Amino acid sequence: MKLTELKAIQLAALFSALNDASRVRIISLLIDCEMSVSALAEGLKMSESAVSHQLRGLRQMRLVRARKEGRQVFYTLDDDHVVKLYSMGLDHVEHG
Amino acid sequence: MKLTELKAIQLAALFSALNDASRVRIISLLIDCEMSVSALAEGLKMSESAVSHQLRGLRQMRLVRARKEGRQVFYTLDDDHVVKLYSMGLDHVEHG
DNA sequence: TGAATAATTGAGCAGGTGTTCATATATTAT
DNA sequence: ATAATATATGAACACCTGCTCAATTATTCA
Repeated sequence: MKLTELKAIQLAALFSALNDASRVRIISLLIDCEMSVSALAEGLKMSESAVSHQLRGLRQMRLVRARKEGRQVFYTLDDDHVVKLYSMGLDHVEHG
Repeated sequence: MKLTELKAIQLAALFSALNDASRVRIISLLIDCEMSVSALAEGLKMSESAVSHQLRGLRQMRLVRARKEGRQVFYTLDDDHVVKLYSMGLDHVEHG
């Protein structure tokens, strides 16, 4: 299966969305429900700044969508395709 | 879906296997057929050293298997699960 | 044996990534 | 207005990655 360099880069970028444990955990929490930055930070035991930085990246990749309500910002998954990748990957890790 | 830190790390590691354009292209070639290091290097227009370094990583992740024949080493995919991830990702990149 | 070929390996380096820390912005409450 | 809260942002830093280059190993051929 020959692959153009462009598609290889796009494919690599897609998988890069899930190649960090912090991002994987963020995605895993957002699968269940919408969450604010501070709720994510608490659930993941990460600083709000670190979470915010990661969310920024996920936002730029269009994997996550932000909804502002008062001074909180709630995040949800924007791309269900990534959830499928996540599930397939988890399945592989769990029953190998 | 709560995720332990260990599983998050394992999941991230799995996706890290495909988060680089060179590796994606290596996988894409190996989907079709077994290939030697030099054939891969030529097909990808990469140095044999660079290809070999990447293959080492893929080997350590058990995604690729080596078979020695004379002074050549032929590589094949060892893990069909990764092919599924690859295909699903490619599908996403190609049609929406 | 020595030369040539195929692949591997280690060092070194440039570029990228994820965190912390400090600061800035936006919104709400007093 | 000021203070407090929620998030975002930029700089700095440590760590990781993927490449090149040089050297090494293993195999074949003359």
